[in-house]
Amino acid sequence: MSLLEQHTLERPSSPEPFAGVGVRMTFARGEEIYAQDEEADLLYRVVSGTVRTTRFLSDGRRQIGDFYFQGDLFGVECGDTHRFAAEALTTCEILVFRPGSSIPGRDGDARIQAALWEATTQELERSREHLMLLGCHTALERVGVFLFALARRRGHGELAMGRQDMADYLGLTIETVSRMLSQLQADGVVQFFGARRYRIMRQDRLEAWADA
Amino acid sequence: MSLLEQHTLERPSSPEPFAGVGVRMTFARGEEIYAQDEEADLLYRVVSGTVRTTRFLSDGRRQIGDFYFQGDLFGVECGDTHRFAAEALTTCEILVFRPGSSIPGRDGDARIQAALWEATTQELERSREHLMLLGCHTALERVGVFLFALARRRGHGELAMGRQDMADYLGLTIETVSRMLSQLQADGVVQFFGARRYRIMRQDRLEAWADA
DNA sequence: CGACACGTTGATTACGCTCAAAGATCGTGG
DNA sequence: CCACGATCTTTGAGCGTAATCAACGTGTCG
Repeated sequence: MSLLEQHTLERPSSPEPFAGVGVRMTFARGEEIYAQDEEADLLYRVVSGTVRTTRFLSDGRRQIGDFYFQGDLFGVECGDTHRFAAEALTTCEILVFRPGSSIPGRDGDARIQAALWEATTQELERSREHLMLLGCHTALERVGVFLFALARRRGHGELAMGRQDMADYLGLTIETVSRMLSQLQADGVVQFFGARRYRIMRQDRLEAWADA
Repeated sequence: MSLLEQHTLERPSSPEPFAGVGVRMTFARGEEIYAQDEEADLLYRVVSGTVRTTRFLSDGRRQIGDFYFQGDLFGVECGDTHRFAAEALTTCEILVFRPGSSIPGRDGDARIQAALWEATTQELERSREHLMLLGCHTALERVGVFLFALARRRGHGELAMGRQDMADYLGLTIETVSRMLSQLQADGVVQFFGARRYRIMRQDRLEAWADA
């Protein structure tokens, strides 16, 4: 595996089900962790940093599948290739391991199986939430709910991604994202400090959009 | 469980990993199998008929999560409630069972665990494909790719769902779906026989839209 | 045959995209 | 330390795609 040779290798030291499992690797900002259509025989866990998964259409349109933060597992596929590529959004430490016999239904480490199951159903849930956003919501709602969900998931209001990544996640253009951010701020729903730090001011409204 | 009392109960007779598991129930067209926000402690398998999962926003907007056909497992959730409701699109026979100890990572029937894992990763994959459709495609492409994917999945060109269901799956209105269907036919991409039977005429074009 | 749900088509509107340019922000080197 | 350039973000003007509102077909079943 040539990837393994290009990167810093360290013995893993993370706690919990992943102690002693896999290899820790460091990826620079913008670097590819795995490519679209690459063989999917490994699993990945974010030790630090932020990861995005992306898929390109041949004409250049891009969709972001999801963002992954500290502790998240990613790289789970149905078939034998990755439908989305994974890239380091910031400098990342990633724990890479072979699922091998840990796929549910076979025998293997039960704690890893359980973690994998948990990660997969959570991802399915986020994917469905993402679907609601794209299928039923206006541009303003998409941006607002995105900020809200992210703040809730991370515990703070700091965007690890730029406008283009938000746009490609939300099925909008950067201009529209920017306009909606301005409008949300003008409406007093959020307050921004610079382009990437923000604070939710009217949680009630955003919750109503996300839907109770 | 009141549901069980309202329906025909039969001893299951399906083959494979589900032999001898759960209870078979019949649902009429339009009937609810489980409700949005209902407790999620059961799993479901389509024996015959077609099922859709739907979620409503409080203002009436609706998103269809997915359609399920013969042999498909559905009802898998991350938390303890169903985020989407499930409804019989046609008359359906559904095998209902308690996952109980069959959740991966615990011990239980390994064949059911494997089937559950398979179903969940497949659903995740379809969900990501659905996301691509909503995030990156025009109305014409959405409708075209939908027809193509459905024909490929089912092995024939018959729509189990009406225009409203297609629209709510694709994030469009029924009028737009109807117009796009007319245009696809005018362009010679598909041919319709009545409102629900069709034939793909230009697979190459649809594959290009779905993306190679 | 008539009634009702479902589907199609037309006219107009509006939301988000495109094209364009100006304004921030950040890293780099003089 | 500030100037410079590159990149990212915001804002504006005009356009196009899909939504809305409305009317007209079509198919299905009592």
